Amino acid sequence: MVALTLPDGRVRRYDGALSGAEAASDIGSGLAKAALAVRVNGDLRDLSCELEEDAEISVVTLKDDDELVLDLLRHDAAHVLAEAAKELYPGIQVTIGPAIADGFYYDFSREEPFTPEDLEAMEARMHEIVDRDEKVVREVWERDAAVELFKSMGEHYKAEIISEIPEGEPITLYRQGDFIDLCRGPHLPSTGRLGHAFKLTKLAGAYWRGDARNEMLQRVYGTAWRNDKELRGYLHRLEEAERRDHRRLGRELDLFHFQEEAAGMPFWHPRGWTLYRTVEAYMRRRLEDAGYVEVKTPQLVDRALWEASGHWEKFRENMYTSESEERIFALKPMNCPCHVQIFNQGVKSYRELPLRMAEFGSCHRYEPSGSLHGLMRVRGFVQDDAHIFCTDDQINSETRRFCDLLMGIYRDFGFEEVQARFSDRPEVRAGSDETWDKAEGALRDAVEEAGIAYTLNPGDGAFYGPKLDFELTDAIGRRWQCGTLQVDFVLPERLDAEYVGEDGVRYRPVMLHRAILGSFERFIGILVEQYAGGFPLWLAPVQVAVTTITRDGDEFAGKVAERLESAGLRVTLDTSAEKINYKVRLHSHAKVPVIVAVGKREAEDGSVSIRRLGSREQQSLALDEAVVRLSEEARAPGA
RNA sequence: GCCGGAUUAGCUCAGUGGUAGAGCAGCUGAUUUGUAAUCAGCAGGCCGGCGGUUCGAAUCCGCCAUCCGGCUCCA
Repeated sequence: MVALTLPDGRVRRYDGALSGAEAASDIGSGLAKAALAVRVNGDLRDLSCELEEDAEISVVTLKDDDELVLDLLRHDAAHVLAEAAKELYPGIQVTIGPAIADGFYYDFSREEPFTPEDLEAMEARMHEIVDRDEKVVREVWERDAAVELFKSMGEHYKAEIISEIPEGEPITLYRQGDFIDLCRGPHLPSTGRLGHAFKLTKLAGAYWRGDARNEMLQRVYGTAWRNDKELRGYLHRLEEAERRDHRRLGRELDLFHFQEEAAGMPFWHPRGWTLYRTVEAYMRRRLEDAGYVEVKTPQLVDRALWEASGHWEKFRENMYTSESEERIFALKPMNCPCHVQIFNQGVKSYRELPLRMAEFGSCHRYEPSGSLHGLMRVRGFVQDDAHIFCTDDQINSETRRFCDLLMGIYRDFGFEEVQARFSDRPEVRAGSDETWDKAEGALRDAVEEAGIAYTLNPGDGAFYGPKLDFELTDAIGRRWQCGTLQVDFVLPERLDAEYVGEDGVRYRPVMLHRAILGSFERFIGILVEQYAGGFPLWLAPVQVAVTTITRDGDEFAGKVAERLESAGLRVTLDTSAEKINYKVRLHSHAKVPVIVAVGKREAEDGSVSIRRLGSREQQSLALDEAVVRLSEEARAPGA
């Protein structure tokens, strides 16, 4: 007797074992047709699996609004891709091909590189394989036989994978048509069930097992969905991301550029620099309000300090150096050692702690050429850096204050969703377990008190202390790690920082390294993408475009612009001989948030016509009123 | 750094061995216009750099640089 409990609670009883497919068709013929797999006591299994014992089952169909269904489809898509590649390219070796976010990939080993034409050919062959509707059959093999099979096919990577499957686990192979692959499963019952809502998207190199010392394999990426509508939706999201790309908008909005003489270092144009300075002024205000003191330290520092701090040993290959007067200097990659130098001037008292020392620190790091990416990954950047010198007992309250400050700042920039990652002690570390216990407890309590959701990253802390990383979610759901707070027990020791305690004895302070934006460059890149270039008024490089409709408005328009400027607004005046339609279009493309139009009517009664970016509405206001309203609206948060 | 692709006017892109093109932007002139493109004319290029093949190279080959997509890295 086998009793199967369905999701609605009904129980169906059978005389003996039956397959998932049989169970589905017993429930209903429609369901049998739609069935892709079964869930048995929560585990996803093939339709062909034998149900021998009582279980809770549910039949999985495309209707299940569940990531697992997508994973199933994508995993099958990867297999179909591998089958297509094997058919098209004799001698090719298949390695691994998992489902990933939004799609799948498969890594191949082959002498000759794939071309974009190969991509098309493989995709076309995949559609054929789906149309062939090959049955997908699960087989359990004996280990040695499986290794022999793959070796005989020249599939050495597969043989290697099998030899690493732990003893006792079954070796399962899936066969579809002439293609057989090692796979844990589960899979769809036949290739036809995959449908045609998939697309191969890109080619890339990828190291075997992600290790740069291994062979570079050829990775083919694809995307797969339940139906065409979902596929189109995904492709649309890609276009949306492309539309927001800060590199493209940076050029179109004349914010910055890069050129090969200074790879990885932005040239900020007037508009981009205005945006930068607006962000900087805002941050400076928030830090002042939060009790920080601001400092500025040298760019070029003798290697002796980097040796003392440990950077010369650990970070050397990322540092730019320069030589003069027979001494070697390094462009600072971080600000911390310099901040300790300021701390070390004079004798510090416990009364001065916590000392929050901030710097908009200009840093340079050599980054491999292949990892540069617009403003997101650069070689020269400015951190919104600060170091909090404090006692062990102050770690919790300082972390709590930091979390509040960070949340407030993200909110002001339009980011509501924030997640933290808490990384605790790694295997190799400095400091006693007691110290770590205390610091980890202080961080965890603080982030919880601040009401920030967090995940645990066990063992991922730095050797010098535990840390919190903060990720924000942007307007199209992407996550960016920006903020960080790292406890450091080591650097104060190395650089001999100390303070005099209440009892007159000298103690080591703890240092908290912390940043909120991360780097101005990267954060501004994220802001550009967040707003797709259409910034809120307080951030917009040009806030108001004053445009004339006819020459009758020229004089008054000049006065309007002047009034707005003296009220602190960033204004551009356009008295060109174009039609108002053209001017509206021009300034709309430049994403100026407010367009003020002035014609004969306005000049006569001292009013302005206001149009907001993205709206067709017009609002007529007296000039005085407009100046008051716009300057109020343009005020930066906290100003 | 590694794999693949790309690099032609300010921008977007045509141009596969025989005198470098278009649209937009720019400039000049005309037009004075009521909320997303007025018309005409002009100008604009070491076809990323260096070497090679060829009578002849934007075009074919090699090296380099940069950019793009990944991988690796990001204490």
